[in-house]
Amino acid sequence: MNVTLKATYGIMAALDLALQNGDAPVQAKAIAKRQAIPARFLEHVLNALKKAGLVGSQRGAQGGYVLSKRPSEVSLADIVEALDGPITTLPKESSGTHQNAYHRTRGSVLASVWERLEEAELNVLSGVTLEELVERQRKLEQQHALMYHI
Amino acid sequence: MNVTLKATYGIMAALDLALQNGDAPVQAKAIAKRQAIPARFLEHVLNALKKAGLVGSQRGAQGGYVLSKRPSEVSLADIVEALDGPITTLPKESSGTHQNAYHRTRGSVLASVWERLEEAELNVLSGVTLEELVERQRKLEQQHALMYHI
DNA sequence: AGCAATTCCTATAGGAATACTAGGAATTAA
DNA sequence: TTAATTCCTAGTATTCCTATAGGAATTGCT
Repeated sequence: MNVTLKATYGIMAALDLALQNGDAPVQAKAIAKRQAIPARFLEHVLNALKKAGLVGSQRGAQGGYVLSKRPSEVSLADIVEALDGPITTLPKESSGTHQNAYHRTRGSVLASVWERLEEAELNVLSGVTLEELVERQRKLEQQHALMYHI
Repeated sequence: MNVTLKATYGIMAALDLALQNGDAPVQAKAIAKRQAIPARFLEHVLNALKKAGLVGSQRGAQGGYVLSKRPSEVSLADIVEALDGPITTLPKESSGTHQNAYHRTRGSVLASVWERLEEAELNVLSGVTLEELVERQRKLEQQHALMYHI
């Protein structure tokens, strides 16, 4: 399972929301500008995050998005799965001629290797929460501020 | 980094070579038949494995391929890297409008996450050798034989 | 010498996934 | 009522993946 750019946008957007630690909703356009994400594309990303229950939304003027959980309760695995599909389960069978590595090797000696791969990936991704990213980001910004101060 | 079907073919082909534990070269067509891999596609795969130095080849009649290392010295990471490209290094920059997750997040708080992801994946893949797959495969075949015997 | 088998090289095609854009409908605060 | 905003549906361009094709180069065998 690859982490797509789309999922990365999702992480960046969620991180942005967490950084605004907000009561007031944040507009997609504002996130797009701050994070340098194509605005129209980000709408889809945020919509998917909403459908996954990770963010809430408010329509209309002064609307926007808010995190629907605390940053400590949202892992990168949650976001990636919401946007790229499940990491753990085997991909659905392809009906056409195309097959994927998992389908081809079901029940063979390779199956357990794929399982371990998925598990390892999931381990990393579920071990990082938005809260941790927020902390690291804040530290980074402090360092920047210091550098410019000196 | 995804493990493609191509790389899976490569693993299966290498495993096939290891199982023939051979002095005599094995023809691509024979491997293709045994492993149910499109023959013409397998040629490319084997050629790539050769260029990576994992297999040797003999042209002409009675030609074919042989493993150029002992099965214990070939890890799945070697094969996957030969066919899908490097796992550890960052993907090359895209010249067009498209960017990938790695390029986008270089130097950000996410960079270390991608690094850990790659490391985890590499850990699994480099921890499995062809020799181990051979052993497991042989055990599997023994069990099958037993089942049919009873 | 000639034949058949085989790898090797280059080109290409089709389909799926990915990244992105567009238009407008629905909603809502001011 | 209006302006801003999310939401829904479509469509497009590009790249990647899988696979196929034709033929050149090589080599054992008779």
